[in-house]
Parts: sequence; C-alpha cells; structure tokens
Amino acid sequence: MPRKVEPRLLKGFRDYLPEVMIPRTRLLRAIAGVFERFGFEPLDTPTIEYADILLAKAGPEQEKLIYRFKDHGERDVALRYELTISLARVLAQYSTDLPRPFKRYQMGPVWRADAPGKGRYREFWQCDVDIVGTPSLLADAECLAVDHAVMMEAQKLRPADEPRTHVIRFNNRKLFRALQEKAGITDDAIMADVIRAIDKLDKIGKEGAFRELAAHAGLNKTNLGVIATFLNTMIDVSMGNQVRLDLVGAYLGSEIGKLACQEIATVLKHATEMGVPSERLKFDPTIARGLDYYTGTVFETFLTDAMDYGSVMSGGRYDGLVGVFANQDEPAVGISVGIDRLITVLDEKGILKKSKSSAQVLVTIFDASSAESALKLAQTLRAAGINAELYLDKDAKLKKQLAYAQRKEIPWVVIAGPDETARGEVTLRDMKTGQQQPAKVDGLATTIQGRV
RNA sequence: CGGCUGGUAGCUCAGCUAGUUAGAGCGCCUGACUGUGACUCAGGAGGUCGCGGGUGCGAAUCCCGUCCAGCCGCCCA
Repeated sequence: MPRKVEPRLLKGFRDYLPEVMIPRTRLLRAIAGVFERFGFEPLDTPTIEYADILLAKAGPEQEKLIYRFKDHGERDVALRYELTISLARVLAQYSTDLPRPFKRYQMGPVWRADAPGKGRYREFWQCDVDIVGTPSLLADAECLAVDHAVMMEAQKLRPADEPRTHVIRFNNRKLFRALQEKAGITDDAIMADVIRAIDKLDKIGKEGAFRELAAHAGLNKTNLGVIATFLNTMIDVSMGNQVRLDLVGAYLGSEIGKLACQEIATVLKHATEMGVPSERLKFDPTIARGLDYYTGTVFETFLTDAMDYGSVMSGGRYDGLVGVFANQDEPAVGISVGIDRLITVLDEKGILKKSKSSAQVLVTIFDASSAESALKLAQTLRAAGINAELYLDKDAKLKKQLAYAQRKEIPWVVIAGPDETARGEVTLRDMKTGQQQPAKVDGLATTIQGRV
C-alpha cells in the first residue's frame, strides 16, 4: 500500500465549500444582473496566455508576481494576473467585429505569486466592467451609476431601519497634473511618488503623508509648500462638492486645472441625472489610485459603516490600453469590484444571505414501499421549478432524514407515510418552527411555492 | 525577503519544571424513541502529539533543523 497522500492546499489558494460558495455565487449573479441591466455583455478569455501578451504592459515589479512557465511544447506561457490586458488583446484581435463603445463585463480568477496575507490570496476573483472606445464623460458617469447600482444590490438585505450606506469618492487625475505644474515638479517619476503618498492619506493620515513627502529627496521647499497648501485646504470633506470644486479650481488656476474641474463637474452632473443620489457622490481630491495608467476620472467606493475595510469597488479612466496590441489607441473607463473584500464586509455587517443548501425542500422516503411515490413527488416539484432534494436511502429512519435536512438547513421537508398517502396528502414540515401541516399532493408545488 | 508567535481528536484548546494505557468541551455516529431534527440521558468511533534528527533508562514535554500557519515590517493594489 502506498502511503496516503496528505490532503493540503497551496499557500494562498482556497477551497470554496458550499456554505461559502452559495452566497458567493448568488452575489456574483446579482452583480452580473446589474451589469446586464446597463447593457454590458459578458466576455471570457483563457486563464493561460502567451507570456508576452500578459506581460505587455507590466512593469518589472508586476512581472515578479506573474506565474510563468513553459508548457509541454516549450511555449512561454503565464497565468493571467488581471483581466484588462486580455480585454485589450480581444479588442485588437477582433477590432472590426466589435461595436464601439464596447461594453463588457468579465468575472473570473486571476493569479498573483504575491505574499498572501489577511484577505490576500494568490488566486482570487476579479469582476471588471469596462467601456472602451468613447471619450464621452457619459461613460464615466455611467460607471458611477453602475457602481451605485451594484452597492444597492449588494446591500439589499440591510434591515429597513438601517439605510443602505455607501459613498463613492471620486476625483480626476488631471488634477494632479495641474498640481504638478503648480508645484513645479518636472520629473514625472517624482510626481508619481507624490501621488502615491497622497493616495495613502487615508491609511497613514495627513502627518504620515507629509512625513513621507518631506523625506523625499527629489522635493524642494517650494514643491512641498504647494502640496501642503493643496492638501490642507482640500482635505476638509465637510464642504459640499461644488464648494470644494470651486476652491480647487481657484487654487490651481491653470488650463489643465480648469479642465479637471470641468470634467469633475460634468461627471457629477450626469451621474446625478442617471439617478445616483448626490449624497452618495463625494468629490475627494485625495483619491488618486495607486497605478499611474489612469488619466481622468478615478473613484473608490466604501461602505460608510466599514470605512476601515477600504474600498470595495474602484475604477477610472485610462488610455494606452489597446495601443499595446493595435496601431490605434482607444479611450476606456472601467470598474473593478473587489468581490472578496465585499463579501467579507457584507458578512461582517450581517447582511450577506447565507445558505448551506440549494434545496428548498427535502422529500423524505418513509419506507421502501413508499419510495416510488416519493421519487415521483420530487420530480413533480422540480418540474414546477422548486429545488427539491430526494433523500437517497429507502431504509433510513425518518429521524435521520430530518437530521440531514437540519444539517443542510433545508427549510422544508415533505413526509408521506401510509396515513397521508391514504388521504392523498403529504405532511409539510417547517424546519424552522417544527410546525407541520397536511397538504394535498395535487397542487403541492404551488403550496410550497407560496411558502418559500 | 526580515522579525515575532504558534502547530496535540473534525473544530477550539488543556497537558509542556520529561515518568506507566494523551485529556476536556463542542461536533460526529449509535441507542433510549418500531412516524419526526434542535433539548436530555447512555454508549461509541476518532490522535504517526506538523515532520526529521539529537540528548535521556524514558520525550507531546528539553535541544537543533525543517515545513506549515498566523501577526508585524518591507514590497505591492
């Protein structure tokens, strides 16, 4: 006998047991439903692609995080580490076959050979929506509208006395170009460091951000002064959007600064017209988003009663995507839902609908002689669209079957012994309360449908 | 990659100044209950004490190594 293989998991990888898979799938389906309501089409692409494709826009830092290997044909391949690079490939490859703007959503696993930590895995899911091929700010606004709709859907189960609570903080990267101009920073790499420090403001606080900036070798007193003034005056979130926008516009002054403010105002206006309540939208000049491929609108979404969990959904406008694979570049704007974090937060807040079973009803088998009618009963229920599980043992005691239903948290149980059968009835047991009542076999499906 | 803490039953852990057959609670299975889960009672199954080596008459317990997990730092969204 060979030694038993030790069952175990690779570091950073997870099993999704039914208990976590059921709420997860439901949430994913609900989110996909929102995307489709806005006219986004599903897209899927391979999880493994040629390494040069997946590496096309990756920096050296990201390259290290990519699972890369040779396949049996000595081809240099890699596991995708995000979804947008494949979107870019698809757009270049089927360019003329796809309408513009091209609106797609994609949900699936990606892999990063990163050091796993709290809430960080080497295999995790991304849910992306992107609009490619239009520079219209309506697209930016629609992203905010989709964002809001997803948050409403995700928080559906909040109790009535607890209003759904989230806020979308948004900004425009052009603002930082204006800030760079005003501060007289000529080196883009240094400005990138500045943006990263500002982006961390939430995490490390104003003092921490200042300390980081002051310690930066490439920044002089004048640079720092402008940045400090900017942060000090703009950081007050209690002001209304318009007030802060006016302040920022007046301070930055320049052409690019004006353009940034104009864009922000336009996106804000359209998003409101699309039905996003204005109190959900907060113009926040400190939102920057880490990576520097963003060129315009950027935003991050938080649950206001779980701010410390960080953003559960974020996105922005970016260019230079399709250009990697095609001659002509295309403007794009998109959102990414942090599905794992979102689930964690919803669970924490007790508003994640949990379940251990797909079945709504367990059909028990009273004894061997009544098995056949139980089989038929289950069939009838299924034909009516009810998830009906049949207990798969003719000789199991009722006690055992009920214990099974309890363990799987199946809400209803159908019992049909000789007594019921003689009357053309079944007993319908509510597993939550233990109450049971007779129900006619004819029309049982409708009876159950009325309950579940 | 660096630092810290920890790995004992399915789960949470006790035992760790070395001393005969390794414990508890919860969970699981069976029965009391030949038509009914959750409560109660009785019984039962389940453990290479992470792995390897060392020191002892003797190691879950001490020493070394190693792997794994968690937290912090670094890096990264």
